[in-house]
Amino acid sequence: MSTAELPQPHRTADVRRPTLNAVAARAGVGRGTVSRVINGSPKVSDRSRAAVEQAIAELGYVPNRAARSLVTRRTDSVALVVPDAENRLFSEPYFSEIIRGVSAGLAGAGMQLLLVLARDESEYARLAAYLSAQRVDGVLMMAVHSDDTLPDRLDELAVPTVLAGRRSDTERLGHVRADNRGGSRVAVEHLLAGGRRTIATITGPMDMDVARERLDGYREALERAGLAVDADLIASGDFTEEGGRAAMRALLRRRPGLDAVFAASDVMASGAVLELRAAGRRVPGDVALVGFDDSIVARHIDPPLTSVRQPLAEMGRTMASLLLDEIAHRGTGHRAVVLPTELVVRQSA
Amino acid sequence: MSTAELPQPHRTADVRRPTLNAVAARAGVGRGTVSRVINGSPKVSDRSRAAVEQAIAELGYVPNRAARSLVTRRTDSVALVVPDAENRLFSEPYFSEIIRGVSAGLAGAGMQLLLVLARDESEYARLAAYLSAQRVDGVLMMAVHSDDTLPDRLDELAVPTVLAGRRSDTERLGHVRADNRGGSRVAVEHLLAGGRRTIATITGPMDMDVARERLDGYREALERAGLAVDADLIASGDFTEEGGRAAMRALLRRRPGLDAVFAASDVMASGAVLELRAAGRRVPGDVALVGFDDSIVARHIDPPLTSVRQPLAEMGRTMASLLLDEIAHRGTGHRAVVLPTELVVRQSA
DNA sequence: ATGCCGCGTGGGAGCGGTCCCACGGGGTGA
DNA sequence: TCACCCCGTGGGACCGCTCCCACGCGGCAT
Repeated sequence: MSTAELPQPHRTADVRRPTLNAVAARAGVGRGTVSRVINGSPKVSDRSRAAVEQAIAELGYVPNRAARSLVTRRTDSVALVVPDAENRLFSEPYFSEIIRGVSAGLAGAGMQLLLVLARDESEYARLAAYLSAQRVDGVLMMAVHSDDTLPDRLDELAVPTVLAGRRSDTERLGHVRADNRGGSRVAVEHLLAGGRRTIATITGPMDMDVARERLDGYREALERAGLAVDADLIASGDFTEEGGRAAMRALLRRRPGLDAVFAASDVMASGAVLELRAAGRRVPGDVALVGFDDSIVARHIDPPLTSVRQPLAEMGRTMASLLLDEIAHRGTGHRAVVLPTELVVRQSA
Repeated sequence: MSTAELPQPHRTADVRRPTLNAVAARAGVGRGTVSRVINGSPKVSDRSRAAVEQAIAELGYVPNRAARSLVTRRTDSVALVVPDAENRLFSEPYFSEIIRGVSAGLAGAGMQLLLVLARDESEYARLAAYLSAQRVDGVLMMAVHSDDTLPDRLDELAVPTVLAGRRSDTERLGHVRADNRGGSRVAVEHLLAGGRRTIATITGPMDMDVARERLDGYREALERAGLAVDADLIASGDFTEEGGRAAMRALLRRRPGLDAVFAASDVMASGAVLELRAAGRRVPGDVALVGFDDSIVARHIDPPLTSVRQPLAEMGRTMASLLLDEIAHRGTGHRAVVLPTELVVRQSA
C-alpha cells in the first residue's frame, strides 16, 4: 500500500449557513411566515410567499435538519438494516435492486436512507435501543431469520417496521414478499410442459419461509398435474453453490433417472450444473434445470439458466411506501403485500 | 399483487424518551456533569460518574442526536453517494464489499452511513447544496466520472470528501484506489510465464482512469519482457459483456493467431469467452484468458476465470479512515492511498 | 358608525443538548 | 492565618427551528 499527500487546495473556514432568521430579515417578514412558506402552509399571502422565496434563493438557504428534527420529533430518515452475515446475498442483485427501489420510494417523500449493517450478534443486540432512540422514523429489515425477535422489539417500541420477506406464515409485522409459491409452481409447470416427468427439487434451508414456500410451489405443481410427490426427489441445500452440488449428487444417487431439477436458487442451480456435467448429463438435453432469483449467475453459467425473477425494485418501492404509510398513520395496522414473479426462459429448460 | 391486513398488535403512544435533565435529576447532579460523563470528560469525580452511569442505565437513556447536532454543528454521519446509473456495478461484489468496509470503518467512530443514490442528472445537480447544508460531516463518492465536478464543488464548500478511485492522474481530492496498473502487469506477466507471446487486451472506456491504468499495466508488462506493443492487439470495450464480445471479435479478425487475452474486467472477459468458443478456440488450450475484478462471474463462467482481485473491503475501510481524518483535522490536506491487488489463478490461464 | 369574524402575521416559548463562566471548598505556600 | 490555585460542579445562554397564541386590519352584517 502506498500513500501520497495531494497538493492542498484552498480551504474555507467553517462556513456558517444562513438561518431562517436571516431569511425573515431579508424578506421583511417574521420567522413564522418563513416557516410557513417552507412547510407549504396555505395561510400565507402571495406577496409574502414571493418575498420569502426570493430571499431563500438569494441566500441559498437550506433548513437545518437538526433544529427541525429537535422540535418535530421526526428525523425524516429511515434505517435499512442488513445483517452483515448475509453478505452472500449482498452481492446478488437482490440487495442492490431492493435498495434502489427503496431509495426511489423514499426520495419522493424527502426521506433519507440510513444503511445499517450489523456485523455481529452483540452489535445486532444493541440495535433495538439504537434505532428506537428517535434516530429514525422507521425501519426496513432485510434477510430476517425466522427466530429473529428484533422486529417484534421494534414493534413494541412503536417503531414502524417493514420487512423484506416474512419470518413465517404467521408473520404479524408489515412486509413485502414475492409470490414464491406461485413462482415455483410456474417453474415446475414449465418443466412439465417441456415433457419432463421425473422432476426433482433442491430446496433451501427449511427454517426459512422462502424455502418452505418454494417447496410448496413445487408440490402444488406436481399435484395439479396429478403426479405423486416422491420424497426421494427432494434434497435440501442451503442456498450455497456447494450445497447445490451436494444435493444434486444425492439426487443422482437416489434417482438416476430424473429428467429435470427445480433449484430454489440460482446459486444452488449453478452447483447442480457442475455436478450434472461431472455425471455426464447434458443440460438441458438429459436434465432440464430451472433456478430461482434470476441472479447474475443465471445469465453467466453454461447453459444460461431459466429462472424465476422477483420484482425486486418494486418490492423495494413497496416496502418504502408501506413504511411511509405506517409512519404517517401510526396504528393503522400492518399490511402484507405479495408481488408476482415472472419466469425468465433461457436455455437450461 | 395481493395485499392483506395483518392482525393489529398493541401500539404504544408516542413514547417520550428520558432527557439528559431527567438523568441529572435522578443522579442528583447537574446537567453539565451528565453531559461530561456522556462525552467522556475526565473532569468528573468517580462518585458522580458512577451515579450518572447508574441513572443512565436505569432510565435507558440515549442522547438525542438532533439536539446534540444542533449545538455541535456536527451530524456524526457521512453520505455515501452512488450515481444510480452505475447500477451495473452495484450488483457486483464491488459495491457491496466496499460498502461493508466503509461501514466497518465508520462503526468504530460512531458514525452513521447515509446512502444516497442519485437517480438522474437533476437530482445529482442538487446534491452539492443538499450535502453541504450541514446534513453530513463528510462524503464518500463511488464511480465518479472523469468530468464530474461535484467533488470539486464539495471541496470548495469545505465538505470533507473521499473518492473511490480517481478521476484522472491529476486528481487533487483524497481517494483510495487499487493498484490497477500493477495488477494488470502481474496478470499479463502470468500469461507470459505461461508461455504466451501474442497477448491481446480488451480495455475499458478510455475516458476512465481505471481503464487507462490497466492498459498501462499491460504495456508495462510487455515492455519489461522486451516485447513490442502491437496496436492491433488492443481493442476497447466498455466494461459490458456485449462490449467484450465485440472487442474479442475484432481481435480475432485482426490477429487470428493470438494466444492470450487480458480483459480489463471479468464481465468483458465473460463476453470474450463466448466469442472465443463461437470461434472454436478452446480456453485455455488455444487462448488463455485473464480478467480483472474477481467478480462473481469469474467463478461461474466456464472455465473459471483467472482474475485480479482488488482488496475491496480494505478499500472501504481505508476510505472511511481517510474521511474521518479529514473530518477531524480539516485542512490537513488530502491523501491518496493505493492498495495492492492479488492475482487469483483459476483455470482460464 | 359599531361590532364581529377571520385571515395573515409577528414573535415568545421551548425542543434537548453543549459550552463556558462563575462558584465553593480543600490543599498548598507564604 | 490569609491569599491563591485548582478541581469538580451547577446552571444560564444559546443552537435554529416549529408551534401556537395574540393581534391588527379589512370586509361584512347590524
